Amino acid sequence: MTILRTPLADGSARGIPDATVARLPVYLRALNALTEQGVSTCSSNDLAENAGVNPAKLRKDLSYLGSYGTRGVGYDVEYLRYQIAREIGQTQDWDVVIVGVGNLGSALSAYQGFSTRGIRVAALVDADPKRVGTTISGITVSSLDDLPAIVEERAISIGIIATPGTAAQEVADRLVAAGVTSILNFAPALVQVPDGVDVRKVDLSIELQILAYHEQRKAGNDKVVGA
Amino acid sequence: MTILRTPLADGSARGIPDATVARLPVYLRALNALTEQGVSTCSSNDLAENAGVNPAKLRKDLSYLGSYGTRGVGYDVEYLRYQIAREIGQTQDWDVVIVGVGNLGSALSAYQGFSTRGIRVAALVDADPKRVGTTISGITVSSLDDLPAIVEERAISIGIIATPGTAAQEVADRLVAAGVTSILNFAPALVQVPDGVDVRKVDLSIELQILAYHEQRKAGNDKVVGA
DNA sequence: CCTTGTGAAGCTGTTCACAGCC
DNA sequence: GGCTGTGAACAGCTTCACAAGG
Repeated sequence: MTILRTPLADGSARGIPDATVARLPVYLRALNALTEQGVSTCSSNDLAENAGVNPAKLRKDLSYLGSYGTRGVGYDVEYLRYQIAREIGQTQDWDVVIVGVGNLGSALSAYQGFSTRGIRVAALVDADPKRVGTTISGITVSSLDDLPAIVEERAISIGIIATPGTAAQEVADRLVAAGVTSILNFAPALVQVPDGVDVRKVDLSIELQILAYHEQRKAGNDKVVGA
Repeated sequence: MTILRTPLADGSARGIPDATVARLPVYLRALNALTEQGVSTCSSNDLAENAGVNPAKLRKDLSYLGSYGTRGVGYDVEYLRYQIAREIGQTQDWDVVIVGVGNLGSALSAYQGFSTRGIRVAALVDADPKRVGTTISGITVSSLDDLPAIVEERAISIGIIATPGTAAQEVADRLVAAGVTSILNFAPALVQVPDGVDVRKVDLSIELQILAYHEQRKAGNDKVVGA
């Protein structure tokens, strides 16, 4: 649950706020879009608009990385893209393992958006013997028991939990035991992990429940947004 | 992108912070778990532990809804569950429409976690004529052109975008035109909507990119967590 | 005694507004 | 003149610590 901001005990003062880290991939995408449009230089206004954020926030975010812009001119799209990519580790590909190849796990294994963002689904794993050995998105499903071997062999540090909630904790334990140090949890359950392991949670139901809350409020009040 | 906090121009002072709203479904799930364990009363400590939050935060969150606990005793699980459910509109079911029945849309349509949380996938829609008419998870896929009719007939106010990024804005426009006022966007693209429409975004790649950033930092520093 | 409910303090993140530089 | 980079003000969220009350 707690994403630790590594304090960097040594001198190299580099504590990028979590909120900023979460937006850097968005900026990267916006820069890629600009490149495709043939734009080679952009202002913080241009980029902010493409990314859907306030220009001041964008500039502040970028200031945590360094001074990569030119006053009076703006940012060089390609140069900035490279700097952000380097900062968030996108100059290399990251191999991930997906645990659970039900509907969601299968969909994730086929997700096109990963490959263009430096994420490579390197292995699929399932506890169900009936699924082990089948091929999904061109990858043969392995047994959960083979997790340690797979993680070590492919140097995987990121695991995705796409199992039912009841299996989530056990899967998390096994991932950690196998050497995984970052987990993306899609299961609707809380997972406990030791210090040094990051967990992020994506809860599909909760997102909809939040929208439902706002819908209910809209229905309750006549006017929604005061002009 | 901006989730508006409805200001409630009238007297009924009820401005629940966004951060709290996002946690209420988590508390609901924790309460359900406690009920299944046969627990009928719990302290803020018990519940907070089950929900993975700090007890003080839990109490403050609940205080926005009212005073539903008993000092010296704790909370009645069933009573609190009902109060939260009522607050976030979980006493009724919400019909949603999913646009795009590729891998992700199909997986979502089959997702078990929705039904138990008051979300009902009422309709599936796709722009591809080859998919229209097929049946997925027991629902016949309709044409994108039928969206207005479907939304009106089933009184749908929440739509899910599960298309490629390139189609997202057009789909959002059509959803809004059809009368949808809340959108959950899984496409890796920014969508613009008029005031009064809520959009939440779930970006699968970005979650992994954030984890990759932290992984990179761990690899860079020897010690991760200073004891 | 116990646990809730809550002012107050502290922290993180956002926005403003302008100095600095091209 | 224009745009970046940033201190400072602001807003929102979290945590503390304790009064209130069963």
